[in-house]
Amino acid sequence: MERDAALETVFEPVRPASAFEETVERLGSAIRLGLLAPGDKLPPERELAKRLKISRSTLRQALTALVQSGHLVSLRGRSGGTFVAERRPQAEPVAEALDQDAWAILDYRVAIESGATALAAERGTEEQFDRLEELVEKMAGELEDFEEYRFTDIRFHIGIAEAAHSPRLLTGMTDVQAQMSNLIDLIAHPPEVLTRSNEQHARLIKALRKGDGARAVRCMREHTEGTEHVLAGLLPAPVRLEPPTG
Amino acid sequence: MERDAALETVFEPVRPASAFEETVERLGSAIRLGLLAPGDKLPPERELAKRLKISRSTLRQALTALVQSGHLVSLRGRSGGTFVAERRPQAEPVAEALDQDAWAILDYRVAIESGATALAAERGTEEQFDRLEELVEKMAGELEDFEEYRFTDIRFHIGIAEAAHSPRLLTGMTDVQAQMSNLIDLIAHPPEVLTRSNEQHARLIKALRKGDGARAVRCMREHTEGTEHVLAGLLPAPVRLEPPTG
DNA sequence: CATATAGGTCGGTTTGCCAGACCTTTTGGG
DNA sequence: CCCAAAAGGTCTGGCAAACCGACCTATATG
Repeated sequence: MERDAALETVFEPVRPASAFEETVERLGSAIRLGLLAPGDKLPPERELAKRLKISRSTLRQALTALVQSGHLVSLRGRSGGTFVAERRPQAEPVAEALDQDAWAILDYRVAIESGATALAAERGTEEQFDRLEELVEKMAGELEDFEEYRFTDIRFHIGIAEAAHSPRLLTGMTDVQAQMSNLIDLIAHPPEVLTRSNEQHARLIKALRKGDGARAVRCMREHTEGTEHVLAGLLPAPVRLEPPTG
Repeated sequence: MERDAALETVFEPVRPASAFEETVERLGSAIRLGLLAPGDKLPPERELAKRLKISRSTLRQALTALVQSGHLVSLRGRSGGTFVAERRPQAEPVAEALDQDAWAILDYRVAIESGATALAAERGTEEQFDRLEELVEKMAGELEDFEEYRFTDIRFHIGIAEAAHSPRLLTGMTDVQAQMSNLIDLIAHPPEVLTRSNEQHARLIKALRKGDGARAVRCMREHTEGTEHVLAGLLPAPVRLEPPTG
C-alpha cells in the first residue's frame, strides 16, 4: 500500500483539549508573546467568561493557574481586576520540550511563515508595510537586549500574518510563535546574529513592497533557516526519518 | 492601539472539540478524501478505540453517526466489521457552509499548500516525485470523470505534504483538503478546466524536481488561484474587510 | 460610609467519557 | 453439525469536567 503515512495520521490518538487547557494556553501564549503587555488589565471575569463562551468557574481555573505560574496578578476590591504581571515569570526552560518532535514545529513554521509571506506580498497595505518597517527600526535599537528584541520580532512576524489578511493565518502564526519561543529561549543571541536577522527582515519588507511574493518567500525561508541552523546544534537529534521502504 | 486584530483572536470563544466530534471528523474526512477507500475495513472497534485512545463507547457514538450519514456500513457476525460504504453519500451541499468565512479556508490553504511546496522542493525524494507524476498521469485519464479526478487530486496534494516530510503539514493538508471539498463540490469542472489544472500539476513537479522552491511555490499559487477565481463567482461576498481605521 | 465593582466561594446539576461486563449474530473449522 | 471465535450491539455505574447561579468578601471611589 502506498498512502501509508496519511493513513497513520487518521488513526493517531484523538486527544481533544479541555476548555480549561485551551484557555490557559490562549491567555498564557498571549502574555508570553507580548500581545498582552505587562500591566494590561483583562476584562472582568464575568465578562471575559462570556466572550470566551465558557463558564466563569472554568475561566477562574485558568486564571488561577496563570496567577500561580506568575503570568497574572489579581487584585480584589472596587478598582481591582486581573492584570498581566509586570515581571514575566522566568520560565526555566531547558529539560522540557526538547523532544524529538521539537522539530515538528519548525516545519509547520516554515509553512505558515512562507505562506503568510506570499499572501502578504499580494494583500498587504502600505500602512502595514510601514508598520513592519517601524518594527524593524525598533529592533535595530534593541540588538543588545534580546528580551526586547524578541518581543518586537514576534510582533513583526504576527504583523506579516495580519498583512496577509487572514484570521486563520493569524491564529496559526501566534501558535507558531508561541511554540517557537520555547525553543528560541534556549539559544544564545549575540548582537551580530540579531543584526543579520534584522537585515533579513528589511530585505523581506522590500520584497513585500514590490509585491514580489516569490522573492519575499525566499527571504523568509533564508530567515527561518537561520534559526534552524542555530537550533541544529541543540536539539537532541537531527534525524529526519525516511519511510521504511514500505 | 495597534495590535488589535491579534488581540481579538485571543478573546475569541474557546470551543474545544469533544472526543466524539473529533473522531467523527477524522474518520469522516478520511473517507471523503478517499484515504479510506470504499470497501476498506476498519479495525475492530475495541482495537480502534485503543489506537485512538478513546473509550469504545465514544468510538461507537462516532461510528454510529457515520453509519447514519451513510459513510460507513457495519456488519455483525464473525467475519463482520465496519466498512467504508461502497457508494459514498451524496452530501447534498449547497445551502450550507457557503458562509462569509468560507473564504477563510482559502487563505489557510494557500499557506499550507505553498509552505508544503517550498519544503517539498527541498526535501522531496525522487521516488516521491515519481509517485506524484504517476498521479498526474492518472488524472490525465480522468478528465471526464470529476469524482475520480478529484480523489486523485487530493492524493496529489497530500503527496506533496508527504514529500515535505512533516507530520504537522500532513495533518494540515488533510484538513485543508477536507474543507476545500465542501467548496469544490459546488462548482462545475469541465474537462478543459481539469486539463489546465493538471498542466499546472505537471509544471509544479518539474519545479520540485529542480529543487526550485520559489518557482514551485509560484506554480502552486497559480494553481490555487484558479480555484479561487472559479469560486469567486459563487461565494456570497468577496468582501475582504479592512480594519476600521482604528 | 455607602455602594458599585471587582475577585473569591460554594452547592447542585448536567454531560462527556470511561471501564467493563454481557448479549447477539455470524461463520470458519474440527 | 456444532461450537468456538470474532465481530458488532447493549447496558450499567462511576468519575470528572463544565455549567449555572447564588452568595461572600474586599476596597476604592464618590
